[in-house]
Amino acid sequence: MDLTERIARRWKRSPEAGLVVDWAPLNPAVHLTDPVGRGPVLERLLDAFDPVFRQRLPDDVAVVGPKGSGKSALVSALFAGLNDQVGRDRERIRTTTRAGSAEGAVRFVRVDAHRARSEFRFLHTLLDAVVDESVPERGVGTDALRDRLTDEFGAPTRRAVVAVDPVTDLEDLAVADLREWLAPVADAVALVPVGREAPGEWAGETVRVPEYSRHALVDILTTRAAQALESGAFGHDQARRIADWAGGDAHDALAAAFGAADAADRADADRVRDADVDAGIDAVPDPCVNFGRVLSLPENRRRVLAALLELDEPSTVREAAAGVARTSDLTESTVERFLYELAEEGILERVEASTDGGEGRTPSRVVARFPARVFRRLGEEA
DNA sequence: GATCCACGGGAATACACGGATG
DNA sequence: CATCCGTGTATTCCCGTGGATC
Repeated sequence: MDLTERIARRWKRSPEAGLVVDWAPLNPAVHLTDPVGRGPVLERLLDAFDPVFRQRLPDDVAVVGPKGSGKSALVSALFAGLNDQVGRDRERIRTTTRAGSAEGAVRFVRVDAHRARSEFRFLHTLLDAVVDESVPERGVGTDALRDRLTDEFGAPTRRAVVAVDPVTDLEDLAVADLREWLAPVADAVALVPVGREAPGEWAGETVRVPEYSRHALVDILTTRAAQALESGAFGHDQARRIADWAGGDAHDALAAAFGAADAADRADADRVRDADVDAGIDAVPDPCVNFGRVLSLPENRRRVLAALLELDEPSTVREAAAGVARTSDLTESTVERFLYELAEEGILERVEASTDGGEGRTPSRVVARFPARVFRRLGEEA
């Protein structure tokens, strides 16, 4: 957010607009363009990517760090910045050479692994990021995409650094798959897997992103809260309280702060009170899945989750499915399957339902493993 | 006509429990 | 007593169909 925007925002704000000016800065899935206090790691990454500044492709490098340490934020910001610089460079070349080819320029692409689980999807996102024209989503086979990709990275020296975020060993999207998918263009692409730990047999370099210090976390919270809320609405003590609770996890801390603001706003308070902080913290499950993962779910799954949150404590999966199906155009059996799938992905968790002596296998019920207040509020705002 | 994918249905498998069996 | 079996559910897995797009 630049200065003009900030001023405009204040200017058009009505006197009784309420506590919250803009939810986005407190959204744990939103990354600021300029990460706070990450100088050393950024330098390490820039070192790794250094060949780019000499028109060469860097080596593969894994970016690893604990949950909520800002890996994604870092990579997003860095890639945006690099593309900006290198892109400007490319423009300059384009205008000075008649051919107008992107000779030598290296592109930085970040692929959201959640949205790119199949080879087709992966190649599609990659291609889409690299070429100007739109890439067909249907009616064209994976083979065709592969050929197209090979062409793009063929004759002229087009090259790219591709970050895939997140890559976990446990996930079905393994580095082996990525390598296979990238095989046709292996010479023109550097792979940057982002995850908690380096992939199984990772031979390349690894850059570790350390957990945020308590101090840094307080900084982040106050900075973001200042952008999101009326001035003075969020106290320093409250930021400290949330930071202590979150233990270095920026994602969970922001989710809690968001929840606190939500609670205060719903109560028509003119500032966040301690009770709101409690409510905010309470609404973040432990463990809590990355909110970005929830956002990147297909629309219909998100609708199911939204409907699920509105239900009154359904005591079994089946009951929950029935309840959701009533407010949806999906069949009960489909909803039920979705619920199981979401539980399998860790977005919901199945817990044993109270056994009331029924026959057969004992049922389970599902509980949210994502920050419900954030999800609900953003659903309302949308 | 070809392609990818979401739906939806349903088959296959896993599990819990009580009762029968060796 | 340990094991197996039958029954009723829960859960997982698979695949045909059809929509949307090229």
